Amino acid sequence: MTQTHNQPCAIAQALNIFGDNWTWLIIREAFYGVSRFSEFQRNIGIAKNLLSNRLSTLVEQGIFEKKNVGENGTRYSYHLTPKGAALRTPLFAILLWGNEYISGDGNEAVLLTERNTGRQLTTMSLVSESGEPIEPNDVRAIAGPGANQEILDKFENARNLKKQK
Amino acid sequence: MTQTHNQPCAIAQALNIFGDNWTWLIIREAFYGVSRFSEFQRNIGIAKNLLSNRLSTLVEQGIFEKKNVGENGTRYSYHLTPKGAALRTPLFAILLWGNEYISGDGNEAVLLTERNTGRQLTTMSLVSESGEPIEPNDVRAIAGPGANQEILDKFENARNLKKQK
DNA sequence: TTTTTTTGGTTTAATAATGAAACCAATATA
DNA sequence: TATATTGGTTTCATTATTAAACCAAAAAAA
Repeated sequence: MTQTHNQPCAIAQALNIFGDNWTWLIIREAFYGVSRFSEFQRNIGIAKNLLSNRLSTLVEQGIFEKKNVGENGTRYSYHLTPKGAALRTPLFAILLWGNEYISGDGNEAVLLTERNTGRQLTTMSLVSESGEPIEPNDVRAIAGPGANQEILDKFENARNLKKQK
Repeated sequence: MTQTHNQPCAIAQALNIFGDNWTWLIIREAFYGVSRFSEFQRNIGIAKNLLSNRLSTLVEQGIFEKKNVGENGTRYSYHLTPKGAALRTPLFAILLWGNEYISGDGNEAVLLTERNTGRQLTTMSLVSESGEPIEPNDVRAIAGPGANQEILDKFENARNLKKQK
């Protein structure tokens, strides 16, 4: 990666990990059950040195766990940690968006379904503590405890803009 | 972008648009109400030539709409289209993941809250047609109508692996 | 047991992308 | 009328990516 973001915003931080052309595909393959270097490489067509780099940083970041398999040799497996498995949500969100706005209805390469009923799942939503879906319009982003001055200003500013309207 | 993915999977397709260090930050700023070139540039610290490139492709992709503002001059605004606004879901999913696994509880720079109650929102979920949240374990990815042989094989293979267990 | 193949990389060299700075024309603002 | 701002483009040095060659250890095949 060519420049690292040092904003405290979690999006910027996440981009330091995922802000490239390959990492999400590696994660995707992991969800499909891929765990070996050569399998990742074949399935996504990434150059070996890049895959090597990416996997190292993903291991560093605690997203993959690297294990020795096969006695005490040079064979390894890469598995998602809980932190990595939690990427299921953003990954699915991207998939659903792409299905709707890029592939289009009837052209989706991969669908999400409910296991029991087999029904297709097409929407994702924030849910309240009591388990109710929240409409996008009912969601507000606010500065959190880790905000810096820039973020505080930004939300202050956003509030003022709304007031004026 | 250095290589475009030509897999039919929506994740790969989406990476052709978002698979870089900056694009999600541009989208983020748009959600915060930013619409002008110079504002994007200041807020995220991106080089002007890169911002120019990125905005062009986002306009091409139908994610931003570019409008003339200020009589008939060289002043423009960039606003999210419905396709762009729908990126709210993946963006929030990434934010929540980052808040939980990078920032950590009590260090979040930006929080999502329910507008009426002010309560913090920390989880996102697939919802069924009837509006009920679906547990991750109850979700299954399957090949869709737009799948190619590679994807068909992959899911066939995943099914066989499960059978063996 | 020997040979061949697979695995999981590293190294190298060419090409492409990025980043920072300089530049610029049209328009707003003072 | 003079100055500043906007929304870029151009240039050039630095960094990242790609493809290919190479390699040692281990596994599989002969």
